[in-house]
Amino acid sequence: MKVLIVEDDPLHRSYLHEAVNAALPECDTVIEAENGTVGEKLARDHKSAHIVMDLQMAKRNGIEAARTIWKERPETRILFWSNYSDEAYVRGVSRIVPDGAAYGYVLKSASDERLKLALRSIFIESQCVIDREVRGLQQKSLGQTNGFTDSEYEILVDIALGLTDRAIAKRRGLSLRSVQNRLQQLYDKLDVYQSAGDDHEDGRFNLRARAVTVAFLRKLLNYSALERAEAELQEWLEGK
Amino acid sequence: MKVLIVEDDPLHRSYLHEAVNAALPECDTVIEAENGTVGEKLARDHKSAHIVMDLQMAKRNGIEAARTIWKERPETRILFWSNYSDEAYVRGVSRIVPDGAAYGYVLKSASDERLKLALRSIFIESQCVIDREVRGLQQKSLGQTNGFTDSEYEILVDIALGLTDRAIAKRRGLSLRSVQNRLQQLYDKLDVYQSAGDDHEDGRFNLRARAVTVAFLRKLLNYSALERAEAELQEWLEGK
DNA sequence: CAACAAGCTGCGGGTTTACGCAAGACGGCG
DNA sequence: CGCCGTCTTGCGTAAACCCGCAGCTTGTTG
Repeated sequence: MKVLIVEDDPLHRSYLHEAVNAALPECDTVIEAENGTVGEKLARDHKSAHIVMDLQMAKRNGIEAARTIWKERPETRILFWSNYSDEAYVRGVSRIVPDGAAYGYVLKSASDERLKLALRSIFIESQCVIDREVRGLQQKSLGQTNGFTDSEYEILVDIALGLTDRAIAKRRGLSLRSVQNRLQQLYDKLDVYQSAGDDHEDGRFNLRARAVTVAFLRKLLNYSALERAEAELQEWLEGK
Repeated sequence: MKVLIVEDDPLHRSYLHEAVNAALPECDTVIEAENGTVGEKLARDHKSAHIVMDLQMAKRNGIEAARTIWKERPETRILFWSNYSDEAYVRGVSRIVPDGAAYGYVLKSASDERLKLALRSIFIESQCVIDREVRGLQQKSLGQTNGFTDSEYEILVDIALGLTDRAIAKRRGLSLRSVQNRLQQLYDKLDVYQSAGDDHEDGRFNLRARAVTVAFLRKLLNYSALERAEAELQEWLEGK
């Protein structure tokens, strides 16, 4: 069995290497990549079926890499190993995981034991292992309760990118008014009105900008999500 | 000599511990803290004069911690050891370093050698050591060339927080029109008009929101900067 | 001191946002 | 089928935003 490690921090990489060796005696080869681009290439060359992937990498992040890898070989098993449990990451991952694929999401703060267990469960037993903290987010995020609908999330991203109402309407195939309706919904859920009306005349917020910030502070958005969205936007702009 | 290490990743922490031992034989005690809050407390209790500090920590980030530490004892020597060289961090650090203080900024990607050298230079020789990559940013950022003025940066933060023009005017003691002038300057420098006018009628951006995003993508802003700004805003709102 | 650049301010107007109101469209469900 | 909730769309309005124009206050420089 071969395992590919994609992780840009050398310390973490060697830690992972050791953990894999310890947890998987049946593994005879470990390959390492220091960013997403190299990771994709190695995965392709070696036809890797077992990958441990960091999410936040400078060059090309884990979600991008995982997406192209899964596109080529959907049965690949990937364990995401991340520092954070931002809702943006969780949402990003669940967006790209193929039907029935075995994958995992473990936080770097987890114990050695937990990491090793996850490695065995996913790579040997083909089970999904999601860190309980992440799991909580997932439920909230994807279930409708308290979470955001896809359309709400979509429009959040659109205003975060800085599109006008009109541009959003065109992009999403909606009328101007519908876009604005969704915006209102979003403002509502993000509770942007908070101190807006407290001392009238005074501390009013610019709802649109405020919504983006609040989403950021709540980890609904993060750098990597923005980066991806921006890339998609540029792509769309090309295609007129 | 005593050295305090403030770093939330256990792996990095023990790596630092070893590096300190290797580089500074005259150091007899090493203390560790796993976040900013604990770091502040230990620094106070031990009257630490030599600190190695991570910037990005979940609980209370390095800039906050360094600020209060320096406020209490400005002669403290601090080596910032960070993953990133975001302009937001660089700016944040240079904002809080006291006159004539010895400090350093080394990236985690630097070699062992570089780290050890920096440790000796700062703690023994009282010299400032700034990673060359960071140095570049600093020049650009604080020198006027190509960089942003304080007032431009200020207004960038204000719109990022989601304040209205009127609110900004009140907060900064300016007229409405002046605020808008500064906004125009900002839009100009951030080059927000880029594809705005390309296919007229169509892909227009909302300048205000776009400016924030562009700043984010350029690392002019980041989570930690937003977080700090939000805290300051809340404080200001309290004080009416 | 005159001259000039840089920043603040008011005025005016064109555009974009935010949102109430109300009229369809669509899909369950009794 | 008729009732109801959710989603979409158009109309209209008040507010906010973007910005050109022009008069003022500064600080700088020859």
